[in-house]
Amino acid sequence: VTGHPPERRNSHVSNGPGCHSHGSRPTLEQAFKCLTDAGLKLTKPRCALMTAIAQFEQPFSAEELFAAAAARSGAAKAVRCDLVTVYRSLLTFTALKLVSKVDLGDGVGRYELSNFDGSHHHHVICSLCRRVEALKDCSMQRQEKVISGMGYTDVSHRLEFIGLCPSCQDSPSPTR
Amino acid sequence: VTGHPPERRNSHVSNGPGCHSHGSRPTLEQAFKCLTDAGLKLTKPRCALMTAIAQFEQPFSAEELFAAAAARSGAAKAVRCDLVTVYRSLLTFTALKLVSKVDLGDGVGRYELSNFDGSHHHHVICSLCRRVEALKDCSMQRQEKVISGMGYTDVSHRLEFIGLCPSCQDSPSPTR
DNA sequence: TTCAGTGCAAACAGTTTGCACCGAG
DNA sequence: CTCGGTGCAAACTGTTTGCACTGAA
Repeated sequence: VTGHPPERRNSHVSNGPGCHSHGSRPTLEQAFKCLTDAGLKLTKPRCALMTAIAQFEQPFSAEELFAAAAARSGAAKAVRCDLVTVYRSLLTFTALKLVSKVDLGDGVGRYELSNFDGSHHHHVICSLCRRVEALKDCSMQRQEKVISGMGYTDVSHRLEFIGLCPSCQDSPSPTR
Repeated sequence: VTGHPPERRNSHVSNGPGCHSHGSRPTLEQAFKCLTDAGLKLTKPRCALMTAIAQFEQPFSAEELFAAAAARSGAAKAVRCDLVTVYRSLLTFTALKLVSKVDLGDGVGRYELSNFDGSHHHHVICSLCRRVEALKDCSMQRQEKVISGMGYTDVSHRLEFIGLCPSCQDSPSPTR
C-alpha cells in the first residue's frame, strides 16, 4: 500500500510552509518555528518539553516526558513544569502534528516526534519488555515475515482502519 | 435526520464462519461447557453475562455489558451483578479465549465474542460515530481499497505487531 | 498591558484490589 | 461443607477541568 492520506484531524491548525523538511525528524528550530507560526507562545515549559522530546528514541508517555524534562540539566536549565502542562503541551504538539500519538495497546498514551513529510510507520512491540522498534517499510503484507526475520517469535499484529463512515458523511452524529 | 440508529444490530456483522454447529453465532451451551471444562463454576453472574455477551453485535465495554446484563429481562431473569464482577468475568472469559479484547484506540477496553476457530479479523471504525464493522477478509494489502469501496472516506489505519524480541527470548526482562 | 499559558487542586473515568460473605459443586 | 466467586468499598492510574495567577509578546 503506497501513500496513506495524511490524517486530517484538526485541519484548522496549519503547518507553516517552513516547517517541513524531507522526511526526517524536525530540528528544534523547526519545531519552535512551527509553534510561533501557529501564533503560539514560545514558553519555557514548551521549549523544555520540545527539547526533551527530541531526545527520545522510543515512544514516550506523558509521565516519562515529565520526568525527562524535570531531569534536564546542563544544556537546558531544568524548568519547573507541571504534569498537567505536559499533557496540555502534548495535545498542542499533536494538533500541530509535531508529535504523533502512538497506541501500543497498554492503555497509556504514548507519543513520538513526527516526520514532517507526513509519512507514518508501524511498530514492533516486544510482548515482554514492551520495547518498540519502528519499521521503515509500510508494505503490510510482508511485514510479519520481516519481523520474524528480525528474530521475533510469536508474532501477531493488531490492525484497525479508521475512516468516516457513509452515514457520518451525510449527517454527523456525535462520537459515542 | 436521525443520523444513526442507536441499535447495534448490523446484519452484515456476524461472527463469521466457524466451527459452530448452530448457525453463525457461537452457542451459549458451548460457552458454558467451556467454563465447566475449565473447572470453573457456572454462577448466575457468569451465565447472565455470557448471555448478554452473546447478544452484542459490536465490541462492547465493561460498562455496556454491565448495563446490558442489568437490563436483561424476559428470557433470562435479571441477575444482580456488580461492575467489578463484569471486569473479573471478562478477564476470565478472555483467559479462556471465549472473548477477545478489542482495542479501538479510544482508551476503553472493549471485548467481543471470539471465533472458536481462532480466526481473527480486523475492524473499520468510523472516526466520528465510532461504530465498528468487522472485516471478513484478512488480506491486509487490499483492505484500504475495500474500505473505500464500503463508502468510507479519509481512510487511515493503525497497525502494530507484537512479538517476543530476541533479547527477551534469551533473558526475560521485566515489562516496563 | 493583555490574554494565552501555567500551576495547583480537584474532579474524573476506567480498572483493580482487599476483605468478608455467599452459594455452586 | 468448602473454597471459588461475589459484592462492596476503596484504592489506583492516567487524564482532564476549573480557577486564579503570571509572563511572553
